[in-house]
Amino acid sequence: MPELPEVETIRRSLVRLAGRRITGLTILRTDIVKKNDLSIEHITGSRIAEVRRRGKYLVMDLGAEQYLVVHFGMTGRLLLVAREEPIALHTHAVIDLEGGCNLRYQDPRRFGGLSFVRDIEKFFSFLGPEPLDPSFGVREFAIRMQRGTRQIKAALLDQRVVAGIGNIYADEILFAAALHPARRVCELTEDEVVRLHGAIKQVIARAVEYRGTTFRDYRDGLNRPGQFQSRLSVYGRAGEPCPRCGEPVQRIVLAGRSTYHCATCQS
DNA sequence: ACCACAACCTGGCCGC
DNA sequence: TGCGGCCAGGTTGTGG
Repeated sequence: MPELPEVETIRRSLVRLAGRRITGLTILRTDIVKKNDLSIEHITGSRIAEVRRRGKYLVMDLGAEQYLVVHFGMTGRLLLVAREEPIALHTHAVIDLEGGCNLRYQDPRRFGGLSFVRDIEKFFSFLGPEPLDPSFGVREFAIRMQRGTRQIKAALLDQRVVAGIGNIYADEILFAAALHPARRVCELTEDEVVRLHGAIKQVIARAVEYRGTTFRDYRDGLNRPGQFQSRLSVYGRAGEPCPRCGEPVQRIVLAGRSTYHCATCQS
């Protein structure tokens, strides 16, 4: 579910938790714990020093080289609620916070989960650069992205190339760059790579401004939907007119995923 | 080493 | 109303 803009919006909705102490942790379903380098006793009593994000991962710095990392899969939510709130269906973890609030992880499909991590550098070592980081340069992007012969769509979804792009924004980025998603990475011209790099930064930044896309399940930490769904150019718009040329938007399947594009504008 | 594809889950929607 | 089929913001393992 959440891609970079959604996770960034969740992060912003939860920065207020910095400084708050964790007074309890209940795991209701153990299979959502992906990695566990820490003990529950260690986490209980620790203080949230900072709420960060890396790619599609939310990171709570608990101090003393301890981190709680959340990945939302397709349907994960992390909601800040009053302790008295009834436990919703598919709630798999409850974090008690000082002051009477709960942070609750719910995830019907259970593709996401929590990791309790010591070595955060190592944990994220596989990830590509942050697209919104000023150091995200076109040269390094070209080297990572143009390795191999696969289609551009598949390369954009590869978190080792750039961190945080998923199915919605891959399609939006390719539309913005006027590139056909089935093009092979090794055949792109220098000019096209520059265009793609620019489109990544522009589309992701704009989606963050609009607080992400709520297509069906996504909510931020305070249960608020995003606003970017109304600004999508092609994703989910099969048959509707292309905003640039008016020809109907096509849906095809690429890299095993629904892929929306304009066959006239994107080549 | 690379790449395509199935598998992991549950729920919602559509057509019969 | 009920059931089958298809679809879904992601990642990982398998086999070619």
